[in-house]
Amino acid sequence: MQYQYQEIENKWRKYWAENKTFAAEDNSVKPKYYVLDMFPYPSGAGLHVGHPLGYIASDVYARYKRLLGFNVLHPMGYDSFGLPAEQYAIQTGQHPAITTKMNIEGGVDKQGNVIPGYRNQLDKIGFSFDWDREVRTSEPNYYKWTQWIFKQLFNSWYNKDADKAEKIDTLIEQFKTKGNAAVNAVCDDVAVFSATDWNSWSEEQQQQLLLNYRIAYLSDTWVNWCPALGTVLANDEIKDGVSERGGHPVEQKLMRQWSMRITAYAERLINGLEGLDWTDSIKDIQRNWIGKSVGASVKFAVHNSQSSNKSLQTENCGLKTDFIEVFTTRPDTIFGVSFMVLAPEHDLVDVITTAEQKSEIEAYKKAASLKSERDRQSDIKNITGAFTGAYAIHPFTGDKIQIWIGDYVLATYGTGAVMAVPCGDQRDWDFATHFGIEIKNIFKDKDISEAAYTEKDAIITDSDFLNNLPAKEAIKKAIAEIEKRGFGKGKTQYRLRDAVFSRQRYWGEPFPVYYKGDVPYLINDANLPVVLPEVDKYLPTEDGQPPLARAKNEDWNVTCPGDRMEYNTMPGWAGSSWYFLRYMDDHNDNEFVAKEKVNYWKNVDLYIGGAEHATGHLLYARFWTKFLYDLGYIPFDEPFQKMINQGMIQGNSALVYRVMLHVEVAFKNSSENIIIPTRRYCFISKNKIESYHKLILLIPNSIQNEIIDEEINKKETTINSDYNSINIKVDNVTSGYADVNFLNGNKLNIEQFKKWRDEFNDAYFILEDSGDFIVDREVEKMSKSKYNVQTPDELVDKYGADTLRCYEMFLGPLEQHKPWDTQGITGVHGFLKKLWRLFHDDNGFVVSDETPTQEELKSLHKTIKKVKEDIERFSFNTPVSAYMICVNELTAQKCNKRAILEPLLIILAPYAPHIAEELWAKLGNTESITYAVFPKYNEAYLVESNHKYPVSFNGKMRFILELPTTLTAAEVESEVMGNEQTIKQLGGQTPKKVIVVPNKIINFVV
RNA sequence: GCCCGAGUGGCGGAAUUGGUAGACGCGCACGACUCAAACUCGUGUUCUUACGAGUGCCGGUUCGACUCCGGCCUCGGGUACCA
Repeated sequence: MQYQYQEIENKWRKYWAENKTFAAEDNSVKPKYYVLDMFPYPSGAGLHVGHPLGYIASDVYARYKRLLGFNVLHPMGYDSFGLPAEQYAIQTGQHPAITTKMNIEGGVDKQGNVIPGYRNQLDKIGFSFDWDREVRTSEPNYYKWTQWIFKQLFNSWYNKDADKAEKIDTLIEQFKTKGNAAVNAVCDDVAVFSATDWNSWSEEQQQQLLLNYRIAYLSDTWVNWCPALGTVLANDEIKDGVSERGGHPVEQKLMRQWSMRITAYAERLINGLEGLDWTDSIKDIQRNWIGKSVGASVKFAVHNSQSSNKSLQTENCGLKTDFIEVFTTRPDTIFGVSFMVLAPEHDLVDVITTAEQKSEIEAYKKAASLKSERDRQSDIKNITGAFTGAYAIHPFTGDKIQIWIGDYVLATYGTGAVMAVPCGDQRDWDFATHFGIEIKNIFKDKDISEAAYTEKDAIITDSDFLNNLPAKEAIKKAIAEIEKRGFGKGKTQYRLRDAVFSRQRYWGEPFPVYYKGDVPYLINDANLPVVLPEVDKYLPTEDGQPPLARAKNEDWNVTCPGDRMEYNTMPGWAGSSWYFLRYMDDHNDNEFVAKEKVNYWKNVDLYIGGAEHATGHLLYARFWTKFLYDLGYIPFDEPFQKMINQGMIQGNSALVYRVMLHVEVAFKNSSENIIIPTRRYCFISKNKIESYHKLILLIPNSIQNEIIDEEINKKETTINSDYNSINIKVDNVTSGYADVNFLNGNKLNIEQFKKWRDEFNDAYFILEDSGDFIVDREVEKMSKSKYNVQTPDELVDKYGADTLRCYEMFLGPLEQHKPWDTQGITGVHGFLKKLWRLFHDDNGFVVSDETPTQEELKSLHKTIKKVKEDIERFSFNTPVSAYMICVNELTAQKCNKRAILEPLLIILAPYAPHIAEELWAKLGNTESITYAVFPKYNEAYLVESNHKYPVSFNGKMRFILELPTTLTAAEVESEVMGNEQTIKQLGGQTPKKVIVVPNKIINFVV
């Protein structure tokens, strides 16, 4: 009886859907387990075999946990706002909601392309998702709550004393009664004001001031503007100076934008990593991205400078003058400071530059401003700068030190100014050397004539009170002294910037915001969601406003209480920063998630997805989680406890070698020669390419004759004349792609290939001696343009979902990148057929109730043990071989006993659920195997009476000696010493030492 | 440059705490079944004629190293004047 996988799989898919087999229980006494896949964006291209890799692994784990008695939450949904749908909408005029829906549910698009639909593709693979909990970020009932969370962020500030976010009301209360002097907040630079000041201000002034404190705030910031996409981009959306999507250039632009004060959470985002079970690599990426530096901020007075600009002046050490504030991680080297460098954009540059240096500085500033961010980065070796003519006063020595500007100092980091210590910093050393500035050496016995000494292990010298201290102690002492004398303090600096939160695009969440003048106000909760209005075009307006500016006030579903609605939309990461919470309670109309549900489900136990979200989604989701925790809405402050990053499945492209033949056949009729030129492709099989490569101009006569015959035959029917001559010119050998779906192994199906393109129709093929056409292979990214895309659908049709699931797992460790190769899939399919045959003979189902043998029990129990241990350490590939070994052994033992096969089905069910359900039912079970009990392995069955000792000489195994496991080390030694193979190996020598590890190994040292 | 990760047969990979390197599968070869092919089943398959050698390279620790330590090479990922 044959294994009819299609029939079986359709049957159980239907059963699971009808019975809601995978519905998670909200009020369960069972322990919970939350398994989540990273939120997919439903693209029109659909799934290729790389996408489900992580889903299969998480599904295996979810099913395994159910067998252990856990109440498992395993949901799926769509991150359905995004650029591709919008770009498509711009091209076709079709509303992105329509195309998005089609991408999920399938259909035929405007151009007549069949869209398979994500959901249909996912369903075919037999995932145990609880589909009743599906969410889509672009649905108003979902983004209502994204808007609600935005409102909480707007209505909050970060209290550094409590080290958490608080409601803005607590801040306003303080302003009203005490002003801001005592407020310790993460905020923009705000001048000190009193309660009287505050109370005297207008509503508008108060609102503008509060924006400096809000966690979601509006400000004029330098943003990454991408003209091609018509929107700003966050730092994590830019790779190598161009946009991650599309690779368009990005420029800096000052714009009024929404931002998120994620910097308030910098320290907690670093510290929180420690408790997470993530790879070190992702943790490192996040740590580096946040970029914590510990040091001191120090103020250097500018000599003889009292600018008219009061805001630049500060009072310090009794001096009222202009100060340059710098941040340094090496305050221990302060006596090595021999000059200072400001970024060209620094506010003080114009103030302090002397008349005689003015023109040089102006020229330098201009040159620097013309350089793009990218040029500045790529031009590192070229040292540039200019002297301002001004001097700073060294706070300890009182020495006058030159103030320079240079574009190696970044305006956006720290204070935009550095104290230059050329002996201890390579860039400062390079700068000083280039411009001939003095280099002081403050390191004992270190040579700095060739380069700076950047290690932190030197002893400090020539540094007054820091002399003879090692760097670490000197840093502490220097900070203490700087603080004591009042010109600076210990400080921690982060590289992380606040995240720009608005996008000038249509297909995203509208902000629940309206404006009165320039002041933003929130739409009431009762009026949420603010629904995305219809617009005539998805493009910016003529005067450069975002597409939503095309909607008139009355086009919105809410009445605008002010002058206008917000025209920006939220970025892609808004909806994905909290979606894991919504799955717990996706139908709730009153709350984003009910307290009792989030208290039960808590955070995600296992999160599987790509590593490419390290600095985006994974950082933002952690930020929002911490924020919601601070406000008491959720009981945990990390969203994803354990994460596995699956590797990319690469395509295995098929390359065909080809030359173009220019064939000119001349025909002669009574009066003239008619030359019919044609072009024909000649494809050359892989192993023939070497011989033809050299003979490029000498296509063998036999082939020429064949072509001539073919051409004559063709032409004779159309031209009434005689063949005269033929001339064939041959181009160089090139390679092109063949669609991998035309292959059987590496053999090309020539008929399919010929039909693929009209111009291949009359192509000539040079075959292997065997008569096959063999393609060359190349591993590269899986993509449509390389014709190496393999969809799961085709494989499910050909081998079944169980085979695909097992095979994707069998390919190798989940985390590793690996090329896709369908050749191996037959082996896995064969294994399932073999399993089927354990239960069936030619006449049908045959399972016996006989008592199993020791050998059969051993095969089963070692498999139970291995599978359990492997799944628990997330080694998803190795259980598949364990199943294969078990089935191979049981086949050899001709075992068809229920007592063995029934538990085997349970442990196999996470990987091959359809066949497991079918055989489980055939054994007489009436309930789904999903909630069966994972069998316990019994150590007793695994005990051996004999051990096969490998006998090694100097660590090299030479023969195997089987001895009872009960022997002591001494008994083993005497046994092995008397063995004739030992005597032969020793050849008369006396071993120096014999090592016996009972039931492991024997090793002779000779 | 700096920070991570990885290098094992023709290929994907296995070896969980240092203890038989190459499990399992593919591919390949041979054989059986068949008029034949496909399917299926069986046998073999790291290299070497052998002695032996062998987990990127060099060295170390150990009775014993794919596994631990030091130095290097190659590939992949991150980051890039971050003071």
